[in-house]
Amino acid sequence: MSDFGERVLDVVETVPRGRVVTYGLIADLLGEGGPRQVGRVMATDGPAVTWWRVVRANGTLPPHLMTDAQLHWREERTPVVRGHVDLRRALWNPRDP
DNA sequence: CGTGTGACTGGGC
DNA sequence: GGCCCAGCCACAC
Repeated sequence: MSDFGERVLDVVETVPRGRVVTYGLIADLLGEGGPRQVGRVMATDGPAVTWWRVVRANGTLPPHLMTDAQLHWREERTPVVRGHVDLRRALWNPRDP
């Protein structure tokens, strides 16, 4: 696993229950790579972490993940509107807390 | 070394 | 909301 990959997973681990971050936000926070590199990390190592707390800029995930993700979102009381995460309420900025 | 690909994004219509 | 497109960059052929 690359150092970049470990830093991505570290950020994911800091996201609280019921909140989410976007691919682009993680890339900005790390100041390296980009959304696609973050996506590549999630594709290979996502299953090892709370992957459903990382979503696209519009609150969705690729189709094959939506079903499982929605179960987790419901269990965590993550703000969801019409099947996708309501980013205006659920987005968590790691710099804020 | 060129090309295609993908858990992406922002802009334009 | 949708579709298209350029930009993105590591990786596999």
